[in-house]
Amino acid sequence: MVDAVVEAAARILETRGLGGFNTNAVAERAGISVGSLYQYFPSKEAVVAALSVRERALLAAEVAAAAQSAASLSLEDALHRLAGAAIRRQLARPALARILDFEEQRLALEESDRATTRDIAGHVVALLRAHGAVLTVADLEKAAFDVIAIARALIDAAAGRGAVEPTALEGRIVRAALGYLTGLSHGAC
Amino acid sequence: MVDAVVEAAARILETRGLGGFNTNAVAERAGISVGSLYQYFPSKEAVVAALSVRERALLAAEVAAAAQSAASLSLEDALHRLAGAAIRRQLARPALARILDFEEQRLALEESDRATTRDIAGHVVALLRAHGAVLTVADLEKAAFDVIAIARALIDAAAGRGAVEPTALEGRIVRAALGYLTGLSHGAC
DNA sequence: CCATGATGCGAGTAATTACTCGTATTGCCT
DNA sequence: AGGCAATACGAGTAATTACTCGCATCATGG
Repeated sequence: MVDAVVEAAARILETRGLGGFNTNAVAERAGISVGSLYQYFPSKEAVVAALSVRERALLAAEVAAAAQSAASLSLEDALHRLAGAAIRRQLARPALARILDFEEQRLALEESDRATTRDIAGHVVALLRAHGAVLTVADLEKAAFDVIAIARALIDAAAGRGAVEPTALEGRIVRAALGYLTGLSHGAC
Repeated sequence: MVDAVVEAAARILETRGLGGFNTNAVAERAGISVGSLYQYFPSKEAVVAALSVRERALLAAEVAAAAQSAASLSLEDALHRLAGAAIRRQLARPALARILDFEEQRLALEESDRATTRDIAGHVVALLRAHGAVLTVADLEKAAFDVIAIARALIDAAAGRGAVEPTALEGRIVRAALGYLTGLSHGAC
């Protein structure tokens, strides 16, 4: 029931956007009444928050698996795995990902959600620490968040252009991330 | 009068966000009546669109100046100029920039606005063409949009973290952009 | 000082919508 | 079957808000 509402919310956000998102529409889409919806969620915001948690958890799982499989790889190969995970997730429902990225900042995030965010960043930080020798950045946490932001931006841009070739997109993300992480501020190669 | 409304809209968006943005609040903030507002703008959306045009034109001007001054520089130095321009603009009103980035996609953009967007990208494309020899990317237009997306993402991320050191941020953007533009897909340096 | 057109005003209207609550239905235990 | 608690229902309510329109005010020319 909760799941049905959350999925209905996702569909409404995808098709009608933030402006067309309302609880009546969500309840109808979920095949239940508004009254029932409010038995499971205290407010409209809570529905969006639950959806945010769900999507973030899916990303965290995919990233965790990628990090696991990338433990003994080079930095570049490891970044490829992570980029692939992010692409699979964000490209599965690009419109939804974009809206949630925008809203998440404003939502009163529960601790559980914030912990998931830390989880995702934590995997990236661990990977960076493992390859610390080749990095030209000092603050690994900041670098992790920035790399995630770069990946999101490039996936968004690709999705906005239409048809996406995931392998090429993966390469673009890795190149940008490697430049960020290992590039020299001033000087040739 | 038009300018007062547009600036009031900017302030409301910054302080109350998309959800708290309504024409009554904008009119009050602008020091005029709702009726007067609707003499100058046909709809609420038109106010946001006008604001979007204004902000985009400011960015275009700054980018044009930067591109001008970077005409004879190396790719890296030219990217520094462009990044600096983007940072000055987007960091001046980060919350506003973020909201407009999100809304612009959805807005029925007038031709004038779309032309400005093409202008900005055009400057980047021209710069890339001038340094085509060192690039490892083929599609310059796509690359330009992607580099812009990277810059936006890193500026947003920095703004979200709080206090920003513009010079360091500029360096991060340039490193990521250079990696994207000149990095090799597989292989060391 | 008046006439007239343009500009400004803001209470009002109709539509939307988050959320409630009294009633109906269901499922379970004896 | 009967009683009862839990769940589901959806019409209704109060608040918000995009936009209108009849009136007031102002500016200009004679």
